[in-house]
Amino acid sequence: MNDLTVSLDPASSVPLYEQIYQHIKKEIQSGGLSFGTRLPSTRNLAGYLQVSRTTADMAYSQLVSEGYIEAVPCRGYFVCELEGLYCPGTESKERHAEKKPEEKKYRYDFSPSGVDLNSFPYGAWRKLSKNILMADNKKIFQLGDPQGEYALRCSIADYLHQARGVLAEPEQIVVGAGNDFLLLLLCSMLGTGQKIAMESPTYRKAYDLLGNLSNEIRIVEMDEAGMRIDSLEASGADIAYVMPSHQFPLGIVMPVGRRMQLLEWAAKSERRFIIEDDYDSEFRYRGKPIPALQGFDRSGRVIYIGTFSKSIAPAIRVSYLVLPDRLMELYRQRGRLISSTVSRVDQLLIAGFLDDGYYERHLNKMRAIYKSRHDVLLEEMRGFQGICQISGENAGVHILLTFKNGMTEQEAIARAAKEGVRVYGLSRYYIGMDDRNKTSRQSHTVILGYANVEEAEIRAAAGCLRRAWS
Amino acid sequence: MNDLTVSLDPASSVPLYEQIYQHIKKEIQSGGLSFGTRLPSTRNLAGYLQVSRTTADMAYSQLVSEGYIEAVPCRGYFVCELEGLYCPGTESKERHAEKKPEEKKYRYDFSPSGVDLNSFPYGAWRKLSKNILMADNKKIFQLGDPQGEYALRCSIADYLHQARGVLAEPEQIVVGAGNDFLLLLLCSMLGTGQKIAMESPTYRKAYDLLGNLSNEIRIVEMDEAGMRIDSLEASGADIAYVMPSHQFPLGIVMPVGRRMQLLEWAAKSERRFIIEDDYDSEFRYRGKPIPALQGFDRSGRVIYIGTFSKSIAPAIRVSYLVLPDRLMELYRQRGRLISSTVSRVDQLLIAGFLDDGYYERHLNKMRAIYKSRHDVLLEEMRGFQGICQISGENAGVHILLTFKNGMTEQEAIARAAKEGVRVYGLSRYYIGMDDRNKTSRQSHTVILGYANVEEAEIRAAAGCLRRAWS
DNA sequence: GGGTATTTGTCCGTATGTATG
DNA sequence: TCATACATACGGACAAATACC
Repeated sequence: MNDLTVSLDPASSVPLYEQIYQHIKKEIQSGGLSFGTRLPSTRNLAGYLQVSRTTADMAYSQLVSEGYIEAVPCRGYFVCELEGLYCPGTESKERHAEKKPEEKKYRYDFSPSGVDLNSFPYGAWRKLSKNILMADNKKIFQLGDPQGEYALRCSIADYLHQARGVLAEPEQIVVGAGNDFLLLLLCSMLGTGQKIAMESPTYRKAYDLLGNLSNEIRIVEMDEAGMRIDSLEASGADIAYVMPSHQFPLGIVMPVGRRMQLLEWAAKSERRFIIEDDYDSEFRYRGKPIPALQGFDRSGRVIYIGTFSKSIAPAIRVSYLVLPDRLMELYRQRGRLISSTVSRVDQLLIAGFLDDGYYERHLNKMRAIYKSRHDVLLEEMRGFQGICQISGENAGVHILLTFKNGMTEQEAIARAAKEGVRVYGLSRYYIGMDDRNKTSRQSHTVILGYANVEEAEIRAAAGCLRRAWS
Repeated sequence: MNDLTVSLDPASSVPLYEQIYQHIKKEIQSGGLSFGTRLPSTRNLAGYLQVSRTTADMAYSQLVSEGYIEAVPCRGYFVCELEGLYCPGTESKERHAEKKPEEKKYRYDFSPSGVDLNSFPYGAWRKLSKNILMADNKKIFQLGDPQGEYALRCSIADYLHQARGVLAEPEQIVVGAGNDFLLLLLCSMLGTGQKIAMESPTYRKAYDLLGNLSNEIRIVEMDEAGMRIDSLEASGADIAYVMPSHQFPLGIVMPVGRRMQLLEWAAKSERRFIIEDDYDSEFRYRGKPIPALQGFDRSGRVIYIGTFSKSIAPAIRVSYLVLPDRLMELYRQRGRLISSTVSRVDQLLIAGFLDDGYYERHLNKMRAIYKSRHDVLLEEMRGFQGICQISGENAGVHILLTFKNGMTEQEAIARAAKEGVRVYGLSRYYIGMDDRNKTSRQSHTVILGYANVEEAEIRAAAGCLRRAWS
């Protein structure tokens, strides 16, 4: 495809198809597109420009009718000869001062927090939003339930039951604006000074958050099955923060045996609870999905926390807690003091998104996309097997590379950066100051998140990384 | 060919390709089509179903994109493994029983937290919402600034400067999902165990919230000018929670002299801060609006908190803090850990609402409406001057009636209820257990909020109240 | 066993119906 | 009513795999 980097302005008064038409006409007149050149198909152009095919059609038809291009059925559109065409001088219009896009230092960015938004069902989202704003106006602008819209809680309960094996009544579910807020809410319910066990490395934000809220964080050792129970027991903690489905950042999936031990630990004291952060559970590529810890819990010790930020879009600030019965009284006393932090419109929107099957489709679609990228990345990384080891590749949207040739994390990052590829170090996720933790893994491992890197980009980036690291 | 005896309905509103897609998906989920099975070619299927090949194509590509089947060029479509796919049960989803809306026992409800939504500019809101969802899709679904969209903070800064005399740079403003959340955030920033001075009566929710967050609440005496400085000084508190523009529920407007004393108090120690809840400041009916306390603050001790919940609609969960410089460092360390709790769509929506002048128009409209109701209510209440005294009538959207004839709050409420009118007692807003506070005012005063009662209703309700209380 | 006809996924331009303002 | 834009549906052209003579 040629230089069809049209910058369309949907808000402009000049129609979309006109903008496209003008741009291509100029390209042809200036010689950027020469005789015989095949233009992108209407489908391609529409997909690339994020407009309807008809819009691309209209632009092309206008060019056809003016003799700039020719339509060959089943083959494509081709640029005509300009002979005899009246081409008014392309007055050298001064380009407006180009908005400086923040300089992209990196060609490829393997951010572990990336999310692909190209496949987001914008149309469905708009439609749902519109429908909600059209009907029931009065109601949705009145204050809603602090716990969240009942309809949404029902939808979440159904989803969690079917997809995650979580047993939850809508009455146990608390909807809130993001995991961060829900953790804050939880802490304000449980009171300060809790002794919370966390793994290292772990989800840094949760650590900073929980730690800042006057809790005592006890770092617990982990092995290949996740948090070690003996170390947990020894830590004296009452609350264990874990990610059994897919530990971040190591990607460990806690096996069933360890899960049972963890639940046994919790059942030993009235004060003990498990915070199950079901981060990234939606995406796994091997074997059957393991139901959430919460589904095995018989003694009401698991506080389940899930979010739509990763599975729908980061800006969707909707997360949910599933509280065990024994915490519901506490929630009613303290938690309900805080009015719902999610607008009713958004809540009903997501309820509709779930109920109408859009979420199912979107999840499966994203899983397919991420799996392709996952497979491509693993295939490309196979070339590195001599110098590094791959781990965390069974689930989630990132993998870990641990260098066996002594290359440090910083060096790997720096060398990749020189080739235009951004990778991330593992060490930033280690918590606590314990120097014994400075293992080789910590200082020789990088993270590659592939959620927002397309397959072709992955292949290209892999080439860069080969140059960088060999 | 398997059991693909689809019965297509060309007249249905659901598209042909969708019908085919749904049917095959169910067939795969139920096991009727198992892993590896080859599906009929698009031509065969199209011929069999008497539809175009493109239609069959579209059905198949959707199944491919969601990972149900795989396309092998020149060979056919094959069913994939279902592992990891989210397949909601095909069984008819048991709808959770909808919660019964509580029956309306009252003909007229003078709720102090009422808001009139009849004049809400639904059209403008929809239009803004649509425009935001149309343009810039990719951007607004990415994670935004934890502090809030810069555009919105600018809009708020402008508004606060012009309307409230608040001096704030956008950098000092923190946007969050409701006052409750912002108070929670503030507490988590300041740390637990703060000694906070509050008035009695006060905004109950703030008391419960601050009290539950392991703070020590010191109850401070008040006079007709609001919080008494000597009592505040004696309380030993470091933080004073006040509502200078319009104290809830008493409706006291703090005069300038007292404001200065309050600021002087705060300036005496590095640890002291004032939380200025500018609740209801938008609505006042007599005299010039007094600028916010924050505008007089020269020593950076005022934490200003405002909201759109009251002035736009209760379900609009958007509030904002204006932090003094000395707290910004603390915010950057701790507060920014929590991602924005308001969706970017909503933030940009409100920014547009402010920038395009809708907010100004809406405020003026509502002020006019509320003032009419206020005047009507006062006029009607003149008939009660023998038995009760009116107060708090200079601002806000409620007034207080204190009975001089010995009638207790409970009795007044009960007698009004018998006539179908709901009024509210003042005593619920008194905090602390101090029996000396059980003054006559406390136990003989009712609140009448008129925001959500139309003029005609006010007149009618006044008649009922006359019958009830005479 | 090698050439040819057929089948297949894929891509193409096109036409029509339908919301929206 | 008209312009714009999108969703749906149609049938032909092509290259590669496959089946058949």
